[in-house]
Amino acid sequence: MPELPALPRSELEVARIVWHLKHATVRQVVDALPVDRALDFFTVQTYLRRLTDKGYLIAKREGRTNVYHPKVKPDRVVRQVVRNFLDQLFDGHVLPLMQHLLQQEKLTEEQLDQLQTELDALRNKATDP
Amino acid sequence: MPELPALPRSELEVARIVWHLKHATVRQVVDALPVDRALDFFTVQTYLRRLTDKGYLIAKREGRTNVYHPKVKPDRVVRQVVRNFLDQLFDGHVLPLMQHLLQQEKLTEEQLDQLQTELDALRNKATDP
DNA sequence: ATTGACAACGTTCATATGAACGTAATAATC
DNA sequence: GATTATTACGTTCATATGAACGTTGTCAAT
Repeated sequence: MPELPALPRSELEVARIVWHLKHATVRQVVDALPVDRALDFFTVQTYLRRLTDKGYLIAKREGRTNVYHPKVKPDRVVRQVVRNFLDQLFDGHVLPLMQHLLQQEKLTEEQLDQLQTELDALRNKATDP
Repeated sequence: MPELPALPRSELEVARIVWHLKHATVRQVVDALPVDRALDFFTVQTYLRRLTDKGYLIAKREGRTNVYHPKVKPDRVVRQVVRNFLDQLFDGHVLPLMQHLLQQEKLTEEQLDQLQTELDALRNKATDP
């Protein structure tokens, strides 16, 4: 797994849209941007090109247009970004982040239930393998 | 609460050391850096100055030396950084991040127990106020 | 065949960030 | 008192990033 280059905010933003659409053209990404975050066609084009150069996407030509596809699995990228974040702010320790999230971000009852369910699943898997 | 300026990686790194030491001089920060992450005295000095300019720290002169103190509560900064991160990668949704952490980052039995405890506490608080 | 629209690719440009230096002031040592 | 060490403060400098343009090529409609 060759270390992937850094993925700055704006590029990540665009990459996530491609992931969400499975694959996309420049225009499709532009159209999928939130209204409060309009970006120029050229700008999106630039970010897609950079993502391609960095190895995150591949461009498949269809007629006169490039269609950008994920090259590395989104999940892997997400994992790496989360890892970086953990290192930056919590010395890589997961628990403090979880605790912070539990305390600071107010979860609804349903969300807490949801968490409980997943926690149960994990703990069962841990005790009887 | 006046919006605080962005806090880039390196500055955050230095800020965290100051927080950890409660307050610190340039030299103390330099000495507190991890061995695998040595920074020049001048560099640390620059970051501390920038942090001060941005309003994160205040410099109190003691003799010939500046002692840098936190100006905004670390907790508040952490909260904002986490929020930003959530927005960038999970559209601001906490649950998906929690789920990701549960799945991808392997927690020990003890850590799971710890989480369970805190989750219980929260749910009790939610049901009987 | 000509015109017009859209897109690819290479380029540009300002600001932010990582990293460090030079000089002047101040303190400590000889 | 002269010299050396240490620091603050202003400056610098390269690269990264956010954002966009110009030119050229390609397709589609006249």
